[in-house]
Amino acid sequence: MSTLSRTARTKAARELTSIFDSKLFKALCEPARVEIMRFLTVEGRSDVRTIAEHLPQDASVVSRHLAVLHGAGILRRCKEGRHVFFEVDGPKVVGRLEDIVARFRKIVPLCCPGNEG
Amino acid sequence: MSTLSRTARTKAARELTSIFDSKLFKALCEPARVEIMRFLTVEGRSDVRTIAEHLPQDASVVSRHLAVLHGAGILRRCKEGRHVFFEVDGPKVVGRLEDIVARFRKIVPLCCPGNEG
DNA sequence: CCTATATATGCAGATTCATGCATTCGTCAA
DNA sequence: TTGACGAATGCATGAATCTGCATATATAGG
Repeated sequence: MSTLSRTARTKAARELTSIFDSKLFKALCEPARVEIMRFLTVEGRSDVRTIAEHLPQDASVVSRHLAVLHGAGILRRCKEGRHVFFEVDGPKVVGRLEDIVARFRKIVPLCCPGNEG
Repeated sequence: MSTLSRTARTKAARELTSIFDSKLFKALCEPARVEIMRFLTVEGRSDVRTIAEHLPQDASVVSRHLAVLHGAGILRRCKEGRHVFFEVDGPKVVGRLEDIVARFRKIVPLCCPGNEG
């Protein structure tokens, strides 16, 4: 391991931290939130109350989870009168995931030499 | 929303749950574990003690985190005598992430029609 | 204005899980 | 076999957060 490649690896490691310390992953690793995404996938655009009626959690809890998912850029939010509608922002999530894969792929040759194939 | 496309969405939703309820995401959303990955990226293949010496946590804690990362298929594990060495299984992680993106991409047209562009 | 409904927020209890210490297990060297 | 070292596990503590209830905020309708 030369000094030069070590510098490259250190840079790659910072990149890795920024990839995985994102709000995206934190939002997706909670089962209750994935359940909300599942519901929105089946039923499409829905308001808070409708979502909560089909899940075991209280509406206030669902409201918080929706805020987390929206804050992570996973859901679109649209307020109409008293109702707030949410829907999965599929293209955005795909884009974020593609970016993560692309960045991580660049790190592989550095983090695990002789482990590429 | 026809009955037919609803069936497709329900199937897609199950797929979505299996994608995001994986051990992979749970393993990656803990900062201490990402730190371990960062260390392994910089230093390469290392044993438990060496990793723990460079992190704030106790060796026992690091050992547990390594077990979680290994259980999630992120790290390779290799026992040599009294030492247990770990390294990032980069290609495997890339493959898993690519699979996630590919499967999620198929769901997008179903979960958010009119939201593709 | 007042009331009802939809959502968000303050708060406290419950749960999950990371953490450290002590101990145990496994392996190497005398 | 004994002693030493590396790693893993049992256990208790603490921090983070999920959860539900009560309340507050916002908006529509009378």
